[in-house]
Amino acid sequence: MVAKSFTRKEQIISSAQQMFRKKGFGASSMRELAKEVGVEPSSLYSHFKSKDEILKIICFHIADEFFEALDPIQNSVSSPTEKLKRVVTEHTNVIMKNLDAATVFFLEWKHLKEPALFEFKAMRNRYEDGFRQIVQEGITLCEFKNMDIDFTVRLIFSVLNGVHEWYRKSGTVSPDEVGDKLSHFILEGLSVE
Amino acid sequence: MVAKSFTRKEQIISSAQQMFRKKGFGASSMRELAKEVGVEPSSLYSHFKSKDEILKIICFHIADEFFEALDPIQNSVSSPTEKLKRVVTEHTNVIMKNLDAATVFFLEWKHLKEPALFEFKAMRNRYEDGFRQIVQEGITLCEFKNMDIDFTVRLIFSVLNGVHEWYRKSGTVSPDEVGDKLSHFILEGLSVE
DNA sequence: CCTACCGATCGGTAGG
DNA sequence: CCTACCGATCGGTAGG
Repeated sequence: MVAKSFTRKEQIISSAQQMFRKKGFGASSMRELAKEVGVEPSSLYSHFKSKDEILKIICFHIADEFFEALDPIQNSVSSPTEKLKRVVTEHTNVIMKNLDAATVFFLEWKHLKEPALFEFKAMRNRYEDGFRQIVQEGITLCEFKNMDIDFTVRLIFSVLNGVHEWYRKSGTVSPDEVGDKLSHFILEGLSVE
Repeated sequence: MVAKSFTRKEQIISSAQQMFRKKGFGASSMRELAKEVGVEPSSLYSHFKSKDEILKIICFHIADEFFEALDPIQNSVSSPTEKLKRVVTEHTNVIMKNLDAATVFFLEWKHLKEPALFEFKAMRNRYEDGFRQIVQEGITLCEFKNMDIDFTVRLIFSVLNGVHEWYRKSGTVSPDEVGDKLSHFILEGLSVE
């Protein structure tokens, strides 16, 4: 087994993900980030133009991962129920595999500066559209209850995106189980029968 | 109808709630807050000892509201299903009636300084215990599926606490409807049958 | 990747 | 509630 070697740039991003998650973007400083990495503060600027650029890279990397998970499912021929199960599992896997970055994605995106902020919102909207399509299809085929689609998708995302708040890698539940349980809750709820 | 008059202290807290929500605690400055209120920055310190104290007041005020909603339900004699419906409605009402403050509560509590931070976590845990009791009771009485209690409560809170992210006072859904729909989703899920 | 440094802004205090 | 001000820290740049 060959040990993976990290470039300095990757080291900085990795440390930034941890720090932005733990302290928030606004309360994180380039000086402290530099100390964490083991270089002088000004050296960070030979890898990144600004603090904002680091946030941008983190957020858009996670966005890419979400789309890579969604795309093949959208283009598949399964039933809406099957599609939903798969996309729930894949989406939560992205979160669980990138806990630091995903948490930054969910909590710190609003600090993105303006060209990036607009682009971010547009991407997020496109992603949510994928979920809306699946829900719409499920309603049309009478697999899902006839609820308001926007509302339904918001509830689904509440459940999915809450994962970053409670999931710990050391926990007793395996990542595979988490996806199954979330799907089951979303589809069947809490009540018996 | 008599117009409600606000003390300066209340004005400051109200502005702080909006600002902390919009920009985050770390990116909000006392200078900007003072400008918003219409006083000199140093004048804020005759009402509050520190920026941290303002955050503390906001977070613990909302915590009080949540407990005031939970207590009478916990001590009532309804079925677990009824209790859950009521607590879901009350909890989401607290969020919807205090959108700015509730958002700060959910997103910025981690910036509380240490004696307050510890106290905050303890309160939150007590509150979650109330939910755990209801779920436990529901499982015992065979009204709820026999799922892991901690996991179930986390999913419930994911749905409830997601409300602050999408609810807008200008929306088409009335606050009363929101509670009903959330309860229904939590209890019955998305699937038909 | 470092040394040296910039102007701006921060939370907060003294004293009235 | 204001004037005046503190030391600390911020993101970032010049130049090598």
